[in-house]
Amino acid sequence: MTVSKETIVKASIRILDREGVEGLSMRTIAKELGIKASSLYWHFNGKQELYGAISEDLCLRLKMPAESDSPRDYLSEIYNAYRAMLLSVRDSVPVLENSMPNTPRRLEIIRAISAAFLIMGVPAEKLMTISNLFNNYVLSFVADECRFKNRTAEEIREFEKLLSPHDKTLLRVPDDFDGQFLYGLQVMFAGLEAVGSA
Amino acid sequence: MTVSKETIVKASIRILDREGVEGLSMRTIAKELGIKASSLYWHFNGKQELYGAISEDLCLRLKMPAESDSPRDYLSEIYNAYRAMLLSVRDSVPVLENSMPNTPRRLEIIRAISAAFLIMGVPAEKLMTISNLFNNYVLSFVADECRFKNRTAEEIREFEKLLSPHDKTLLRVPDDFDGQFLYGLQVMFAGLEAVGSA
DNA sequence: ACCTGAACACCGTTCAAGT
DNA sequence: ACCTGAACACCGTTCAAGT
Repeated sequence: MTVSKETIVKASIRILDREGVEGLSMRTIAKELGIKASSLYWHFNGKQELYGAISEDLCLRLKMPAESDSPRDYLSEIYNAYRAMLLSVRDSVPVLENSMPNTPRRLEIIRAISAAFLIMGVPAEKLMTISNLFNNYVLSFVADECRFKNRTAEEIREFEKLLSPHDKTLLRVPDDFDGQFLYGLQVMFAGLEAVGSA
Repeated sequence: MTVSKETIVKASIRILDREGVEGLSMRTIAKELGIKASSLYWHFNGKQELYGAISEDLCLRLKMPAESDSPRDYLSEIYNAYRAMLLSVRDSVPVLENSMPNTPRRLEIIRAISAAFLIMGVPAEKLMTISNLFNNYVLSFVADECRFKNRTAEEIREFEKLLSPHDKTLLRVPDDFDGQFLYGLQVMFAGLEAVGSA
């Protein structure tokens, strides 16, 4: 049996889940497939292109919500599905961040989001800024969420040593990530409405 | 003459400005200083710690604004100074992103920002989420800004080939980054006020 | 069409040894 | 106190050669 773009991407995602992005190298991917690293270059032009294919595969798992009367509800559902997808594969965030959204599914998602923001009244010249704002929010939130969840007890102690008692009440990390995520979205949507109607 | 943490950090920033983060390795830093890579480990425990020191140095350049009656104005000034600082050194964003904010200046900035958000009425349990939201906004905005500014003509053509005419009007990249940056801040502040007073 | 072998030019890090 | 030499265990990528 011979490998394909498909099997390479699936093998990459298995490694990602098992060892994280640090463990994802052309050599480990090849080993997972029983071939040599140099063979991968027949299928992909480089690591960047492979990252693009992995990202596309991840985005295909993102269940797009049914159309809705309310663009805000529609967008909320997309971003919740987006976060769920990111949380479902270890270190998906750095992979997404290091690839270009130039594949069909990713363009489809961008189009759907853009259309919804336009309906919400976001002016065309602000569209890019707003969709980047929301997109970066989701990516950064999940990145932070994973960082916090994976802190070792050692790291926590190390960090808390630097904080005054007053700091600690200030910098408390909330544990209801779902609620915090929704709150951030709410703030941004409310801001959009407030500024749009000004 | 012998090197010090100080001179190592300065040399690193020179390399960053000249070659970007891709060109910043323990070996290139050592070469810049006329020593060997292994010597750097006497001064820093590893690359992560060096990144922390570079980030601290960058944050020391950030001119903190004078106290203000309006926490919103105060925060706006901080975030504008933050962006200006990030733009002043090539690839500062990935360095900041890959280091922990556990140094004096960075903690000072976090405290000042937290205090201002509290005065604005952000509830304590949302503080972390909100300050992360704003912090990630600035980092991501500047990262995107630099990506756009450094696109080669080749890359632009390559990407535009994939877009329909309709897409192009949608995904137009605005060129007034200052205005777009302010707009995003405005949206988030407005959202904070709207949600806070709800 | 698909894969290998061998090489190139790099990485971060460790550690005994030097001065 | 500060630095070197040499090694270890890796990277991404290229390309002539194999089947």
